[in-house]
Amino acid sequence: MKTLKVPEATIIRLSVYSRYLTEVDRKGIITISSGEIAEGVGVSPAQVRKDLAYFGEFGTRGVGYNVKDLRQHLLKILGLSSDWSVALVGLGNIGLALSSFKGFVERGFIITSIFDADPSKVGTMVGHVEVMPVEKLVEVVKQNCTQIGIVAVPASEAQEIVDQLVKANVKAILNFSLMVLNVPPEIELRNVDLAVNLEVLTFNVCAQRC
Amino acid sequence: MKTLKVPEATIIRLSVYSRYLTEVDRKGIITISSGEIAEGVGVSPAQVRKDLAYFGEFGTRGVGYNVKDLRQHLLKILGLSSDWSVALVGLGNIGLALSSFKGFVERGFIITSIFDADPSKVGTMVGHVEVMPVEKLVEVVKQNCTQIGIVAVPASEAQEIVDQLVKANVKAILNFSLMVLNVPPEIELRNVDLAVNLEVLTFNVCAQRC
DNA sequence: ATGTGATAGTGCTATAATTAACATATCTAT
DNA sequence: ATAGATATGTTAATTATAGCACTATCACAT
Repeated sequence: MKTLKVPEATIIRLSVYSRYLTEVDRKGIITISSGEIAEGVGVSPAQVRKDLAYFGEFGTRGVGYNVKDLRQHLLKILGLSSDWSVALVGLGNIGLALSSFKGFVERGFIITSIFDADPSKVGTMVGHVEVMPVEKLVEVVKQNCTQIGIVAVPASEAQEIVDQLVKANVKAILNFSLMVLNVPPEIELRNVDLAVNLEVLTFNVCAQRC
Repeated sequence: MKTLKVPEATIIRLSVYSRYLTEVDRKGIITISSGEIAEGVGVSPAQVRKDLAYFGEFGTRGVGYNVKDLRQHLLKILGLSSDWSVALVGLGNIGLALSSFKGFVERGFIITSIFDADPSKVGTMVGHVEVMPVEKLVEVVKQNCTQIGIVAVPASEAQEIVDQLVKANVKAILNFSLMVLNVPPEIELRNVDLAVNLEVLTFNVCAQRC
């Protein structure tokens, strides 16, 4: 790959741009400028152009960007040109919410298997997917060639589950448990920490006053 | 406050440190070094010390940090020395998951009111809280002196809800909707974008191969 | 054709954040 | 007491990120 290193912040913004463009495209708008994108998503125009520049030239000077084109390019860059098979582990509150989260399907993330340790949940249907026991995780995930695992189990079980996912050859893991996890370096891992988000807020609220 | 500007990344890490210390404290460990904290949460020891240095001197040279002490300090810094009243708006999948999320209560975030537009949900109980119609939002949130609002409604309604929350004098808003929201500058706003997290993963997975 | 306005692309500058290195302080053992 | 080991706090250096200003290019009107 020619792009030596792209900041993660850029990737996050590209994702936001692409979703914004989906919205703009739906309105039938053909062309858009970096300034308009910037306005729409709350960043600076220079930032938009800089982010895009990591990956090539997508616009025409004096004009702007073709909405459909740029959107397609961004989706391609983000690896969203085809669907992804996702395995969801843990059907507690968070897991259940994620299982029916529209935002995933819209972007091509298809939950193809769901696992839970609780025998009373095993066998029930969530959408079109039957909940399976965690013992079957490695087998099923391998069989489906699932590349992404979502971990939404209690902290105490998280590492165990992650090890299983790695054994099942997933490439990436999204972790909702409040646990620091160890994975081989070639596996992509991201942690989503809901409480931390609130705590950044409380810190800032306090900082304003103090 | 003497600390001119603290990076947000530092705040996030402080939050992680503090939770790790809670865990360590539970094991009865009295003293801990920056290296051990670093090891435990996956950052560098220098980073830990630098982060703490923004707020003062909490350790003793040659020894390390007192676990209980440091934990208390961090909680204080993060504004968690007392509970926060939180209003949850939107009781869809995400809202429901958040309503029973243990991670919030553990850190002192108490959901004191829940609102939804769906009449069939209004009046039902979620834990000890009765779901109320959004029309009552401003009144109830004001009355409770609630300072934090969590928005988990569809994108189309998000701005409307945020405006209501602002009118009800909340200080901070955590937004789960996929919408760019406008708030007055004095209101703290954070967006949690679940799909983006997956997309950072897919980008990285693709980047490895390409 | 040609000039004018608009906007993408890009190199440079400034700012921020992380890493590394070092000096300082504490405890322990002799 | 004092030396040595250890780990903090802090300063310096490196790296990364964002912002700005300039240049090149295109479309359109004259």
